[in-house]
Amino acid sequence: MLDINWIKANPEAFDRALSGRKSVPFRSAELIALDDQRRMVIASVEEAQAKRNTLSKQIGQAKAQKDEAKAQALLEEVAHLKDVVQNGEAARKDAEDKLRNALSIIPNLPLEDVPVGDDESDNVEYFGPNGSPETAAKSRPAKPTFSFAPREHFETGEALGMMDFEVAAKLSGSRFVVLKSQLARLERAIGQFMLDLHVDEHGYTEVLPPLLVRDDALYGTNQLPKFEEDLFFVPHGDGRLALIPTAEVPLTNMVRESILSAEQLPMRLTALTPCFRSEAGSAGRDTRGMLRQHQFNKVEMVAITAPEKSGDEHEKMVSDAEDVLKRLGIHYRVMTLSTGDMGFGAQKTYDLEAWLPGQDTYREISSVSVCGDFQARRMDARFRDTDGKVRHVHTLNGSGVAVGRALIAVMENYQQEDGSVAIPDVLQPYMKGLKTIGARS
RNA sequence: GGAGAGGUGGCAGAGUGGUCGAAUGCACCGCACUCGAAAUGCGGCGUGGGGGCAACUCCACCGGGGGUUCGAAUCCCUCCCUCUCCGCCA
Repeated sequence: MLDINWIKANPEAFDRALSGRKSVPFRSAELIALDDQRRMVIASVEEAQAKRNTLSKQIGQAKAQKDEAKAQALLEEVAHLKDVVQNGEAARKDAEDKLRNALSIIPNLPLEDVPVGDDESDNVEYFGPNGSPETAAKSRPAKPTFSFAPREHFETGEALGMMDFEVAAKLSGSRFVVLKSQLARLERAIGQFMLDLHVDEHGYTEVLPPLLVRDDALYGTNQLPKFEEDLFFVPHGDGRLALIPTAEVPLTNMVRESILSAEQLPMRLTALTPCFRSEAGSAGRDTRGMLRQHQFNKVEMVAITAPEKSGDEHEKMVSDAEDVLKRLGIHYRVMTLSTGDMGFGAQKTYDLEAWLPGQDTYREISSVSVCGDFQARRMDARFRDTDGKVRHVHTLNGSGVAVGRALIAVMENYQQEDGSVAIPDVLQPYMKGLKTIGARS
């Protein structure tokens, strides 16, 4: 959620910043009009309240002095104000709701250095701070070469008898998968490896959060009110709870409605959780294999920082995610998303795209975003800075990385001609030393 | 699931219809005393919003929402949460 006062002070900057965004429902002038209306209503209702308070106080004093006649006279004078105040309060709530509802569907403002564009074709490859194609190539795993035609992950998985979409469909329908045997273990190994890496070496605190959350939490991280159709809900009492679409929701909302001390920042959190997405609107996209599922595992990183630190933290978080792919030995590239391809709440986003030789293309395996105070304002998450001033925190989130997609990447990059899959060195300790899946031993 | 108790400022804890935004204690921040510190004394010490250049002033907030009333922390309804006991359960 953006700050109406800022919009008011910078209407041209607001309109210009959002010109590259898709589907911006309001321009600054409309929002300012809603705010003016709100202030007008507030001024009039508060005037009535002040008058009522004064007279009521006098009634109290009159009664204390046993001056019933005076009290009665005052009572008659104030009687009509009751309706005025009640109507005014209703009007005030209405005006405030209108403004908040409008603001809550305005996307975040892209940072200055975000490339302006319509969609993913305008994304720009990123080589790191002060980086170049040469330095990136040197520090990242090289693209693998094959002496045979590389297969897609589901071909390998099904041939091994360890990846079963048909059984999953019997249980749950399309967009689910059953993994078995060593492939199930490999998925588990990848998750453990990544979580350990972030906790032991990157400074994150491990969290095991609830997988079901309230609407309030979803509102805080922007899933509501605009993206309700992407979520799964379960009935609960008279209401409902949502299955988390990403651990970003519980992790980020841990600081909601609180005032942190400066020493608590930066707060770095990580979790390995299942994620649930209805993938409404994705019908027909990536229907083969386990690239796009209703349920998948993901290691999520979240950081809560002071406003001055969020830019640096963003770079750190990307490099933390990159470290996963480097250690797994998976070739990848980093893209800075263009204004047209960025998510609703992001100021700036880097995507990590892993090389999938079976598909002969790069696919998103991680997305790392800095949100500024956009979510903090929705959650009312603040901190007391060193001057004692209370300000909104900045929030960041990134996948570090998607486990299911990392499994795909390993299967495609480490596949061998005989249909077996070599296990990256760093995962072998998590596989009881196993070096290859599907090999005759 | 059943029965009961309770949610008040950073914490503890008063307050059951009328100068209560809220006593008191602790914590914290200034100042005084001190060579310094402790102790002591004095003062300050919540959040959000409206108006104002400002000094300042007004409104709202005692778990959330709604209601009764001229007036609600206080009464009523409802939801959420915490605790105790019983039952059930991985």
